Amino acid sequence: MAKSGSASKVKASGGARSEVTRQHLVDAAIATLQDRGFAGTSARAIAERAGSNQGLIFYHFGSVANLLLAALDAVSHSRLEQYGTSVAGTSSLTELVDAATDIFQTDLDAGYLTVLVEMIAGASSSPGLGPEVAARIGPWQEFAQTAVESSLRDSPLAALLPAKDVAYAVVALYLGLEMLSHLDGDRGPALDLFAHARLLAQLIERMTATTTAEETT
Amino acid sequence: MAKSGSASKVKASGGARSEVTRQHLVDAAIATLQDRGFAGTSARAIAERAGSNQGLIFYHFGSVANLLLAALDAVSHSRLEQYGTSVAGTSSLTELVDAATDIFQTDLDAGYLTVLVEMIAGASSSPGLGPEVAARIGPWQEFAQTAVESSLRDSPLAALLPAKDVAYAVVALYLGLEMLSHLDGDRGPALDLFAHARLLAQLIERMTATTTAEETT
DNA sequence: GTCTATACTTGGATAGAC
DNA sequence: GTCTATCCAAGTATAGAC
Repeated sequence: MAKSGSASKVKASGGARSEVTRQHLVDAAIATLQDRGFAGTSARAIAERAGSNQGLIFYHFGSVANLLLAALDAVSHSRLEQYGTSVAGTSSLTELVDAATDIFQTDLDAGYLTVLVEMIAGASSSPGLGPEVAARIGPWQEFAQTAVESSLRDSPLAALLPAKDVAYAVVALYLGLEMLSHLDGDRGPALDLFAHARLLAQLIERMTATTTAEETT
Repeated sequence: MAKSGSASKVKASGGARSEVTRQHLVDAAIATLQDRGFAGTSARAIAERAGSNQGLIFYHFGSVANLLLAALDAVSHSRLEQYGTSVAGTSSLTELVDAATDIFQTDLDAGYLTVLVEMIAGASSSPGLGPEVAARIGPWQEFAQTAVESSLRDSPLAALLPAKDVAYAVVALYLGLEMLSHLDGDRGPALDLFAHARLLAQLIERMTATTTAEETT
């Protein structure tokens, strides 16, 4: 349905030029959420960073809220994709914790989690934003659940701790650690925690091995 | 009793009338943070709820940010006091989890944690707000650390998990659970988690008892 | 179709009324 | 000392220019 040469993309505003502008605005929205927070991410603040006129936000996205959701989409997709490849290479609980540590460090340093936290906390400020944000956080919980399931599959803990509940806690912890680390400007305590989680993972694996050995005896 | 002579009090403490107005504004700020979020908590929104003129906020508190900090102070003090009495009555890990469950449920239903989350997330929007908020979250971590220490004192887990790190995680988890529950409008998953934590606490206590018995044999 | 200039609303803060 | 009327900056959104 490409009309003329310039209109090959799917969006209502379909030109290549439009796509570039949209991308600039999304990038600027992410950056602004990261260092000004939700309340500081106004159309003017975003546009200034993008080097665009603020009116473009309403032309391309209809509202600031829609642009912010597009920004959340971009971060969410890009991170979940990365998570998938990182976790695919793990086969034990300890390796999963190692992968999670790397992921968390990157998320923290690059401010990806900040975008999530600001959007979740900011959702209550804007009518109708809540469900939209929730729909974009859902995949994070699904991903966490899958990762937890495959790592606890052979563990006796699986009976005691449903993967869904553990995944919910993992995502909550992730968000909470971002909040505290960001607030203090110190990622040290959070990383210490991952180090301890690794030790705990090793302990659990040893216990599991022992249990299995006893059962097969 | 409207005015006893010409009021002789200074601005900050003021007369009884001033104190009433301040309290109304603090209460309204808390309520507004809870259902409009940080970004929606403007001087006008607060004043409307308090039944006051918005200029009063600047007269009594100097700025909206200062009023919000006073609101955070009020919530923080009142909750930590409650936590203290609740946890004082516990002597085992299981009882601690029970107390935490009650506390969490109240926090969630009454929106106390919402105030914390909104202030933490909103802190990045306002220059200089971060350290002020951090100073008011610190006591929460100290409280959590004390509670964790007294409950893990006799446990072999204490060597593996420093109370400070566990407390950091507990506070982070608390905040994260509030965010997710609030976003979904469903506290069910979070409460399920507490139920599982209780089972885990019982398991740990049984393991600890066994270990102790073996050691004394 | 894409973008800019402009309209109108809301927000923070204060000068001045009581 | 306490509160209100008013000011101006910043916000969203659109009408109209290119």
